[in-house]
Amino acid sequence: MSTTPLPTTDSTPARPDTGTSLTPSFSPLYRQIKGLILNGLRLGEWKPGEVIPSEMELATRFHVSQGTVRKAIDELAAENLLVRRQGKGTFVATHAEQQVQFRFLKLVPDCGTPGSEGPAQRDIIECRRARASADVARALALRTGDAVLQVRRVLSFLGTPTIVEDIWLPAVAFKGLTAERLASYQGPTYALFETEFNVRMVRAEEKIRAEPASNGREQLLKVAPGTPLLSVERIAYTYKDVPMELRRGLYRTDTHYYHNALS
Amino acid sequence: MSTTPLPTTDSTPARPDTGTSLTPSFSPLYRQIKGLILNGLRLGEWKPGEVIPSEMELATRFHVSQGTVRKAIDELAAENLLVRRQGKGTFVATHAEQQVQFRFLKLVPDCGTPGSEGPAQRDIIECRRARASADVARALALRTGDAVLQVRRVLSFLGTPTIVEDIWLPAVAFKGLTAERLASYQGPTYALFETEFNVRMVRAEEKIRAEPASNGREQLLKVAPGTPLLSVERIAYTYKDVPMELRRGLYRTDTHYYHNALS
DNA sequence: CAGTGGTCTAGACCACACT
DNA sequence: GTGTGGTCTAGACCACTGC
Repeated sequence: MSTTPLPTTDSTPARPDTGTSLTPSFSPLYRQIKGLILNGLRLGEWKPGEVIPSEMELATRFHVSQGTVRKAIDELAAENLLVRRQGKGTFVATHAEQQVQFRFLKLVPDCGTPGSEGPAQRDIIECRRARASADVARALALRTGDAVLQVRRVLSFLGTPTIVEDIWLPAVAFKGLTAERLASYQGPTYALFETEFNVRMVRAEEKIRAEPASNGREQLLKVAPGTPLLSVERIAYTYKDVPMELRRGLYRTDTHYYHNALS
Repeated sequence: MSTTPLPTTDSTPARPDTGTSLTPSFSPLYRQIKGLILNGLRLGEWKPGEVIPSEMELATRFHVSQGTVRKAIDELAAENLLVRRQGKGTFVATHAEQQVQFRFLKLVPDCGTPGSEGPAQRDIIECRRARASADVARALALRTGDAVLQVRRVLSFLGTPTIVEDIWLPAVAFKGLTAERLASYQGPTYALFETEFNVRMVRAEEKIRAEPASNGREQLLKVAPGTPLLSVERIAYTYKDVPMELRRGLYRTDTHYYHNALS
């Protein structure tokens, strides 16, 4: 437990205004509490995998009832930022120690379940500093020419190269990332980002297309040129919707498929 | 308001057992209430677009507090089965009268927003009775050879044919569906299923691959043979996870992309 | 105005995990 | 046993809708 509470810690949240302002129109107490907890997460008061204070403790700290804290945590848990465990406490979500090894990878084998093929073999093709092109800069909310790290790697399942992807990261936030570091780390890349660079990916958006293999990708994936591949462009965001990664992947879909649940 | 309450209506839910049974281990009251409401939806006590009784009314009907009903409705709303509207009531979700025309269609134009291209032009290529093949039967939980309806259609945006899809439906549930009926109906196909056949699609799963245009699909989409296309196989479910539709679509992704949000 | 969902509280009790 | 989250209740009040 932190003995030096943050400035946000003991602030008494303002009671919701009576709706005289027009634009936000109304902001319930529990949303303000949610914001305060979010700040704690963003500022690293509690790190991925750690417990946050109990509901009662947060309630007295914020001068609200337990039920209000509960509703705030409910929303954060629904967004996968927190994980509740009955009898133990509420924990900051993490990409490590998750039952699902790749939370954001929706490619599953035709036969078997996600992960039934064992851990993917990852080969780092390259990892170098570069300057952001116009579209990379736009995706990462940088300016054209800003320093970025560019990684290319191949993922193989059961010995078959299945995914080749290029990853762009803002160099400022990922100083010291090397191919060796990437290759030697066991576990999800996003878990490495958490522990080594204090960057937690919270959500992502993907744009999916079909495109023919070309530009040397066909060799990396060992398919004929022109073979249709899934093109998956992903932008991953940290807290507060800050984009921190651009990823362009090409997936073979002859033995795997991209799975999506609609509701 | 129904003057003839269903059998489920006035049943007093059993208090949660103390966990002596092992497998379900525990079933909180609000989940039982959720089940009762779900039954009402499934049995058509309230139809898509209609209001359901107020929280207070349901609370007295089920002999629980308003808060318990509220939590049950919360979950149903989170699953998009119900829609809450402050000051008006809680409504059964519907595919018609939705701001989003195609809730399950994740294909969006490169330029503009979903729906910015106006309504899609739909051309029914064919609609005929057939016998379920082995894989169609498995997807629809039928037996091989059972009667199904098979529809093929093309969707065009701004005059460009973009999607060709084959749809399989259990013939028993969709008696009387014809190409004319499909062609003349304005609005989402799933809305037609609701009003005409009392089938409400609640969720769906998609398997996505990249594959080359062939088998005459290239002519329907006006692309060269071998052009990579997105292959989207969808199974749509009604209440209680009953599969009611198999859909195999091929999407052109030169001017559109499949959008997916991960969290 | 009355009726609806939405918020907030306070308190009781239960299920679960650790010790 | 103690502490955690999870459930259930009852009541007060607020915000929105429509009469």
